Amino acid sequence: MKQELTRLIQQALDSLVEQGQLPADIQPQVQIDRTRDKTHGDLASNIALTLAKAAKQAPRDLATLICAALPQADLVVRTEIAGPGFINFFLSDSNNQAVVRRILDEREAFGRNNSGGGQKVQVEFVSANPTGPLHVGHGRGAAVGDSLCRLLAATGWDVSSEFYYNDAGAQINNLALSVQARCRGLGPDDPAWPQDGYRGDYITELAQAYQRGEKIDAEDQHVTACGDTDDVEAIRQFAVAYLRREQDLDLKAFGVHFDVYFLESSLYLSGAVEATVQRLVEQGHTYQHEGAMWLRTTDFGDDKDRVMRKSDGGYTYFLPDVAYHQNKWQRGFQRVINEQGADHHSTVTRVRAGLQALQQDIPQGWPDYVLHQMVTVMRDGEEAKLSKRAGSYHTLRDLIDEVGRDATRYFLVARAPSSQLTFDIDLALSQSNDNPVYYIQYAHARVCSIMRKLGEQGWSWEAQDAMQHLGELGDEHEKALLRRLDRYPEIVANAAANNEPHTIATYLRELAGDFHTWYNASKMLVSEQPVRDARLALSQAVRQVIANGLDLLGVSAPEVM
RNA sequence: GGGGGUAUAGCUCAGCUGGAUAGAGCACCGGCCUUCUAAGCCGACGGUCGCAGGUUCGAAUCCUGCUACUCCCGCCA
Repeated sequence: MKQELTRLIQQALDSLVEQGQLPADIQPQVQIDRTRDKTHGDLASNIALTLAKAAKQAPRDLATLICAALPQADLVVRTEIAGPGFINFFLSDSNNQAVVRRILDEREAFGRNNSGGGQKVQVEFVSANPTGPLHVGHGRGAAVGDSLCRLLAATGWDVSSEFYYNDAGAQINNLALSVQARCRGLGPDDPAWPQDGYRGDYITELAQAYQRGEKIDAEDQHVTACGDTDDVEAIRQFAVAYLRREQDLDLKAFGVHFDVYFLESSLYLSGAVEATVQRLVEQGHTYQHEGAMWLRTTDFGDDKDRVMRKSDGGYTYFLPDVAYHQNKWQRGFQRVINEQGADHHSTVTRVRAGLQALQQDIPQGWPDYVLHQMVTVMRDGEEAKLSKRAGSYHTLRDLIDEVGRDATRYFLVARAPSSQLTFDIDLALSQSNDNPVYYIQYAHARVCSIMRKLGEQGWSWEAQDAMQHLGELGDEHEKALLRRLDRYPEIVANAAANNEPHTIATYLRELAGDFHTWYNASKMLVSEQPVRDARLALSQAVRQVIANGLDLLGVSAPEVM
């Protein structure tokens, strides 16, 4: 549509140049935008404004000239010059109604595109270490990351979701010691309790399971406890598997799936870390200082150099991070998106710098990062921080159990990741128009309800027949809905291109609003069949788009509420 | 001190990559269920887009400088 109009304007400009009404050396950038206000028509161009100076004419005069020179076209009913010199295009009703046919035709595919062209993309998210249950912050990562995967898949990318974790570092050792202490009947307040041990009640449950000799099957870990309290290594393996399984259950309850679980320890086992060190040394960006080996990350935009090998011979976490991302690159992911909490933002520059130092033609801005800000959980107007089980923070499971999967996912994905999020439990629980999740789902259920009612009335509806009567759609509410539906594919494309799943949530809220308004203003099940057919077609189109959009957010679209 | 993020209605937030009169929801006030689901609708109220400059036909949006809040700044991950 925009292309068509662009072509028309281009032709008009060409003919004006030919007639000498415009200088031959102008370089027009024809831009067509959707209008924000329907009184401005359907589409608008600012071409006269941008060209006014070069053409040495007042914008409105120039707009008049361009309009007069526009070739005839069926889809344009009329044009109008407005404001400082915009050209507004009013498209034909039949053109605007065509979106309904397209939606009912394409169904689940409506809004999808193939801009990814089957290229590989990896989305890494959550990546929680197995030291405890997932908390609300991980939940935000899961909601945003999973929705991103769905968006990318919907736009033609070959998506792989990945969960990276450390199963062998100091934190894990700490975890094993905490479990061992519990096995020995110690509590966090005992003098013999490990320094910085994990204090949550789940450690006790873990210790009991270990002593019972429980068998654990996590997505990527399978361990049977030997029950030996002295065997710290056995405890470590068991604890990792146990907590991974816990997290799996959290993720499953949340409807989030991962294709790959990647262990930090595997980078050591495979020699990847050592190889990365070698490469960095060979490329000459390292130096020794005070017994440690440093990488000159300041050569690549960091504000200070970083230690990569400690004076005790061990590596800092920075190095496996670089090795890990080098591994991603070697796996052929030219696009990688890392979804993380913003408290890790300092690793962004560091990892990119490390990758540049490898000098392996990895693009400078690679990989992409989506960083989400903190989540605060509110209840009764107060911050709800404590979870007894986890010992400190609010767990994702608590939230899902309390407000349900759909509401949890919606609220965690509905805001721009860059803005801090206040999760209002009371709002998420409310079964009223306060609650946007139900507001959107209700619109979907309403359409389903109408269709059920149709049968009860002894009527039927066939898409094919209904398509003949789309001309019946024409009141203001219906036009607003048609406009809104028409935008959906663009919304999806932009959300995927910019890593912004929250825009889908915003859109659905607006679409549902348009629908509810229309529903209250007009009756769908009227006796006059052509009108009824047309309205049901529009309703079905709305239902389809809501279902498609909710799916991108991982939220269900119930038929009955 | 250095860096990231944020600042829009009383509250929670959008704002389609620079467009026309800045939008929703909540809260508050007033209306709408003998008719397809009232988890809904309609109306009213509510703004110096943090402050000051700059860029241009045009700025909430881009640039610079301030201010406030927040996160990070370890040979921890």
